[in-house]
Amino acid sequence: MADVARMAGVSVATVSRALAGSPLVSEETRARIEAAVKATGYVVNQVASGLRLQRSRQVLVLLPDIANPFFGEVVLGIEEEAQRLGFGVLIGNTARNPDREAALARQFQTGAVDGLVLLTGHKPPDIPATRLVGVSEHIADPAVAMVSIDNRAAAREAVAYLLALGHRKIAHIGGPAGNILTQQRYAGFLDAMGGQVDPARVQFGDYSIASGEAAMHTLLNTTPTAVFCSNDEMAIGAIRAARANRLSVPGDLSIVGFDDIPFAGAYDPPLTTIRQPRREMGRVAARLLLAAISDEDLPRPAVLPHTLIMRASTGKIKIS
Amino acid sequence: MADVARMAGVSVATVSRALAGSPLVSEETRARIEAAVKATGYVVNQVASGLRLQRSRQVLVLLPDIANPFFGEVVLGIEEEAQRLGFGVLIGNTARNPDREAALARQFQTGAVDGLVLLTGHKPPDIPATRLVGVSEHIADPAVAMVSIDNRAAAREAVAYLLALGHRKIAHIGGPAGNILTQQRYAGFLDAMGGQVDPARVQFGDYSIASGEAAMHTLLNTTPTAVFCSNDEMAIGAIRAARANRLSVPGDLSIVGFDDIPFAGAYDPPLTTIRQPRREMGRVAARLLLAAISDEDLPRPAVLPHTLIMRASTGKIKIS
DNA sequence: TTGTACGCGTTATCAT
DNA sequence: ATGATAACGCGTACAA
Repeated sequence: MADVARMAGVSVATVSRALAGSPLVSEETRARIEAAVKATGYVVNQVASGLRLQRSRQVLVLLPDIANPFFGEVVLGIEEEAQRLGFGVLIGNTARNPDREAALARQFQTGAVDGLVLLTGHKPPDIPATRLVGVSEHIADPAVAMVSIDNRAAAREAVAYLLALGHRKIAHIGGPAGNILTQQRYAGFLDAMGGQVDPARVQFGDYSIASGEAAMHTLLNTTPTAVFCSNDEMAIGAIRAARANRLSVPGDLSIVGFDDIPFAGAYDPPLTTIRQPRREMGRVAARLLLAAISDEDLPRPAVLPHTLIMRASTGKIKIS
Repeated sequence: MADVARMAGVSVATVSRALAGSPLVSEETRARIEAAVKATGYVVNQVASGLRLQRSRQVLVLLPDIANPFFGEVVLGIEEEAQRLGFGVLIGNTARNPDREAALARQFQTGAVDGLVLLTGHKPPDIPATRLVGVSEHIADPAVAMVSIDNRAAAREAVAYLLALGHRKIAHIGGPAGNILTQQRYAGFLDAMGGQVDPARVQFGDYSIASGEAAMHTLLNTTPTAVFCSNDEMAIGAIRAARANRLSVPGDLSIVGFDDIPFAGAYDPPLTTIRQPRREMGRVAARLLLAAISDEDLPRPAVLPHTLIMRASTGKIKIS
């Protein structure tokens, strides 16, 4: 900046003002400064600026698993809205590793970013809740603003659809037992079934294809005619297991997933599933967080609408 | 830091030294300082430290599309190695948008990160090549270190496999025409075919499932018995198009993909494809970049081995 | 409208 | 072994 100031024949203070768009700079001076900036290829040092201003105009999105196709669209929504409001978006992958989570949280504590979007379902310790917003998976601390769908109602709706198709022997594959999403979706399943569930018809996986496959192999002993899965990957695993046992989907077995990940519609058969408005969830999260960073108080319309997407992995029960 | 110094009864200089692990601090003083750190919950401000040291011990990974399942494992490899060497990893999604790319590149120019890993195939302007490493898709500037497989040889191998299965009417679905990966894989296809290719048997998509589907619908007019696709998504699209035309895969048509993304093995039929050693590519890239940042000169073992994964989307040609 | 000078939180140099 | 202080690059209060 000193170079630019020298070249334009002004002080660094004036350069700083010109670059910040202050009205306190004459048009002529501004033009000279801009020419000097172009000539030197100077760009403002955000680190120094951040140190001085105590804010970076950056937000950090914490992902538990960057390979999970659910998150991509959410991040796009966050970026859309952040860019509109003049903020940059960085992404950090915690890989569910506490050390990495701590290292990324430090980016906040240290002023490198102004706020955190949590897609991890987990609040890093020692961070003020006012600079946080959680998306999709609820954060234990109720002070953290949340953006999500009503997972319980969505699960209820998915299972009600299976009931409407005539299914009664409906099984469930949930995620890891401690997981809050697992609990909410399982609760919705129980709601729809009116509590009439054979415990043997409920299995829990870890949201992976392989775990869905394993769970389905076990469930097959209970001869279900339909299965509600807590995500699309496990639904795909369930279909693979059914096929391996010479059952056709949806002929012999109907399968419902959850999330409507990009591959859900392209699978064979295309998956019936619950769609979350992922992009909009990202947008709302960004709006909430940036408002909080600017110390505005905003209403919190945290619950967004889901949609049941009826595709070809479900069908009416066979008359037997 | 001033608080800690006061509480420990020392100067900030000593606190800084103690926290940096300098041997110039007595055990007793160090203990007092550590107690004060714990009591105050103090954490070092990386922004200020970065400003002073002119380095941040962070690298930034630039992704063209965060939703692309290819990148997840590469990022994990980068993180593994970076963490081992005491560096943090941030991720930026350019969404192929020049503005976003520029905003993220500024993170480098401004000292917020010490180096960039490019998965975009594109070098942001005004960045010294010595702090860059490209992965997978070649960067036009030859000064940028690269980590990739031999795409041409891999394509040649995939098509040779189809030839070995007896196929002769082999079509190709490539990516966007300008794309370097597209060109390399197409060249490998031509190599294997000995230049004997009906131009009507070559179509180009945009690496999406939908574009693969559209390309396949066109190719069907040329009655191919096998198709080599430039990525797995387009291969899945090709299978969908074949199915829509009552062709069985691999019965009537063999399909080969490229990349071995996580869903390739779970699709029905499981995809024959070329596997890139994605995690290892990430590790090597991190090693290269961090060596360059530390001004070490390292050999550049840029070309990593690929593997042809033979699954069920390919079969011997039917005797007709 | 512009310049001077201080402070943001560190770390390194120099002195003790 | 420790302390005082300058400097990293910027933004702003205050003076001019």
